[in-house]
Amino acid sequence: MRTPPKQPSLDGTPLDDAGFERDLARLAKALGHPARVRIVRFLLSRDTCMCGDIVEHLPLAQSTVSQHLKVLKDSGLVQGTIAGPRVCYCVDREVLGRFGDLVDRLQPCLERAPDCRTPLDQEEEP
Amino acid sequence: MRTPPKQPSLDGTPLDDAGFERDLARLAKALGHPARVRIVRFLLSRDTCMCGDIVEHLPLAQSTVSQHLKVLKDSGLVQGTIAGPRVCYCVDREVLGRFGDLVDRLQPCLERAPDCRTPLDQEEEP
DNA sequence: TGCGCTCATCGTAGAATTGCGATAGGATTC
DNA sequence: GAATCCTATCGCAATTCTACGATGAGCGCA
Repeated sequence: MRTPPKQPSLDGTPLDDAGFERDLARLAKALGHPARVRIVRFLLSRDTCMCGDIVEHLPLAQSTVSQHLKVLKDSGLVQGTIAGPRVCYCVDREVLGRFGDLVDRLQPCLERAPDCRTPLDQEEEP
Repeated sequence: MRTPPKQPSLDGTPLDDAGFERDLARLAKALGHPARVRIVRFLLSRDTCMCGDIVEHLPLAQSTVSQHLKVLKDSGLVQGTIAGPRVCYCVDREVLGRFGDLVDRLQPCLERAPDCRTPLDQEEEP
């Protein structure tokens, strides 16, 4: 239960419903491919995280891995810093944690908590 | 019916890891569209969950909503039961909980716990 | 300077996704 | 049976995704 009442969205603005859905969908989409989940797990399991290591670890071409890394970078889940001739990739643990929070904010509905009555209802019952 | 993709790639890893990555990616992909996040939230916020309500709630055509529901059904996140002339949709809370667990199993790495040393390392350090 | 290494990007092809209208199927009601 | 309502599916077009090889850009080193 690490869900505070108010949680800023990825860009810092308050989390309205549209923002919630957009952010959750964006991060979920970034993780919506087994290769990208594998990359994230691989990065989390190591401290050294050079692109070459990932390419060796996956049965994919270097260009394909680079493209998956670009998707992860665009989503904010992964950051890449230039280190000489190489690029050191790391998971942005804050963004990953925020993703967990977004999923958790879906979860309270598992208990049918009254919290689940979002403003969506207003649009249905004006 | 379409043939199941059954990705041949990402082999050479223990079945646990491959299953983890496949399941997490599949569920994340299902939630990787704002409309589907919206549908899931809407279903969780109401006890009555007929398809028509969802169509009215979303700015999308009925056929498009039905297609999104099919994606959610295929992922297991949503179940649909025929109720007379209508179909009552509900979120499978167990599957949603499992999704949260899968994300949480990614999270311990936030603390750099030794748990994060998965068998991935063995392939890199023989 | 020139070479080699590392990674990003381009171009391309095939597959998948997204959205819609039109239509078919199934159940209820008259 | 006929009419009606609700939902799934089909067909289509536009877009995006995925994967690859080839090429280019940037850095370090001889």
